[in-house]
Amino acid sequence: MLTEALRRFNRTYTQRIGVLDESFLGTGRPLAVSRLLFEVGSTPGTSVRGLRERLDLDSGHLSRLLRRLETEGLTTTTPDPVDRRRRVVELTPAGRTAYDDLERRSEERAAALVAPLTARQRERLDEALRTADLLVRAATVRLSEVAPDHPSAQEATRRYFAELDARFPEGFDPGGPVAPEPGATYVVASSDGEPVAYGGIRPALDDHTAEIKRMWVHSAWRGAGLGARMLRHLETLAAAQGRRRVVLDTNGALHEAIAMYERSGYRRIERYNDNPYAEAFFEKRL
Amino acid sequence: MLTEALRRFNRTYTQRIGVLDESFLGTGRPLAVSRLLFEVGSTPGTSVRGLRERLDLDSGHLSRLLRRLETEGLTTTTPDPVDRRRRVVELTPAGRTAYDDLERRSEERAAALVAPLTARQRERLDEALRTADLLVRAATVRLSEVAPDHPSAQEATRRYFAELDARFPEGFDPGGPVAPEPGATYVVASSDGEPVAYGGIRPALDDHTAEIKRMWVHSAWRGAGLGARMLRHLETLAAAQGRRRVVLDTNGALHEAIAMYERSGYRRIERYNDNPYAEAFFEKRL
DNA sequence: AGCATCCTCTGACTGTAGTCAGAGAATGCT
DNA sequence: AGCATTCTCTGACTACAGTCAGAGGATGCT
Repeated sequence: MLTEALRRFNRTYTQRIGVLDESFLGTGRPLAVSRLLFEVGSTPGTSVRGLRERLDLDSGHLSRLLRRLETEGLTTTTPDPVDRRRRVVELTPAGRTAYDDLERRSEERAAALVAPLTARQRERLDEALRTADLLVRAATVRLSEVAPDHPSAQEATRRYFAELDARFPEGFDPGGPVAPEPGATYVVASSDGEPVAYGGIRPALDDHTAEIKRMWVHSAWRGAGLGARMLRHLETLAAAQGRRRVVLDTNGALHEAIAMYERSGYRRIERYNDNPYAEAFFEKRL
Repeated sequence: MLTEALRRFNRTYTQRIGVLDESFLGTGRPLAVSRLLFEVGSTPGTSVRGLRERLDLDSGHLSRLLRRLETEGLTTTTPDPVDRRRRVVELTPAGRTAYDDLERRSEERAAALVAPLTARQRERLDEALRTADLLVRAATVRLSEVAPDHPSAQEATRRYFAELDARFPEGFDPGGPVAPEPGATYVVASSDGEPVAYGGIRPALDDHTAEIKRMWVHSAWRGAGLGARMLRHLETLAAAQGRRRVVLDTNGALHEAIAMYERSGYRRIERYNDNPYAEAFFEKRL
């Protein structure tokens, strides 16, 4: 039973590995302050707001923690020239030293933990942790509808076009700014604020058909089932809009995508548009 | 790099799974109190001392947490009839209900976390977590020298003899209480207070030789490299005592043990004692 | 029987984490 | 230009976690 394995591991974790956080102790700083220092050090040029979101802290609490780092001479906080309400946090040289110290402690702690294992065991552990990491991250991805001009959507679209350009033998040119599509709905899957998958539907052909557009999965996240999940999500949305059929087009170079459509119950159909990049056409009845 | 995978997972964990602990929140009780309730519920008849060790709490702190559970009517604390300095903590019926509630919350949380995964992905995650769990537990096993009459040593010896009796075609009879062995050193590997591997060395044959005795690994822990690790540890101890050679005898039925000795650089030698159960004899130069 | 030790508990603290309300500056919108 | 909104910060708290010293009963050892 998976939940049992998860809960058992949770226990092992808090007793054994969780102690990794303890590497942040013994620095004379409270845990929260160390965590903040670590976060500032690993995301240079971050704003107070960004920190608040990533660490999920109360604004007053965070402000005080920042003041503490500042009086220790580890960080500087200056107004963001772009939007002077925001303030940007940076490490001072002393802060960099303190950050490196945290890095070192964390690394040493991790190394000490696995030191008793043989080379073979380390490989197995490495493999197991990477798998668990990917799957847990994939499970906790959040799907949300976004406007096409939302920063995440823009970023995802940019990456999608770049991928097409790299993979099509003839390259890909979106041909100028993307025209607004009335009635279209776009969905972005994000993890830690980063877009990791994207896709949308728009009305097409007739009143009971929707077309799936711009299906994209971040290259580091392939094999985690995100594509299929996004597809299911879009189908549900289309059904909720009263569509009884979805169609899509794609390029022959995108083998995994085509395989995924087939696994997900899509059937090949005849060309239904004049998209010069499209070579394969699919439909699915909902 | 394993430490990288470990540290990355650590991050994912604290942000995602770590939230399992949050299932203990929303009960109107502080986290520490819930954790204590959970511990009391999962180890019936435990003493205050046992709780203190397992949860690694200050005695004053723990005492106050226990008082809190008691005034809530969830536990009773009564003197241990065997040793009236100790006190034994038990759940009341109301406490059992509260414990079941924690169990349910924890289970629901775990189920919700993995809900977005497909069956195939769940299997992979299950497998990965079990592997990681075994290896992390194996890595954090603690080796310590013990007197042969130490409870852990007794328990390990009992299990060792039981195993021999089960595996030898002719059975095994230790022949009365074990005689004290002058100069012998025994080591127990324990995890969560349970013995998981055992072994010892004693002077033998001549001044520069030690004999390895009673090598045992808990059946649930085989394949985690504990035997080889115990062996290395014993060899180091022998070398520190000025021995230049270790010898050991074993029975032909113990295939994995024999394979391990060979992998660890042991060579077969002639019979060097009259142990009726021994069929194979090994030595290793240190 | 006497003394060291063990076990649990209370008292008296300190520091950390986190919440909530609201002030004041900067910005966006119409 | 005016007004709502955003962002960060301070003040004022509350609860929680954890430490240390020491009291007092129970036990083990010789």
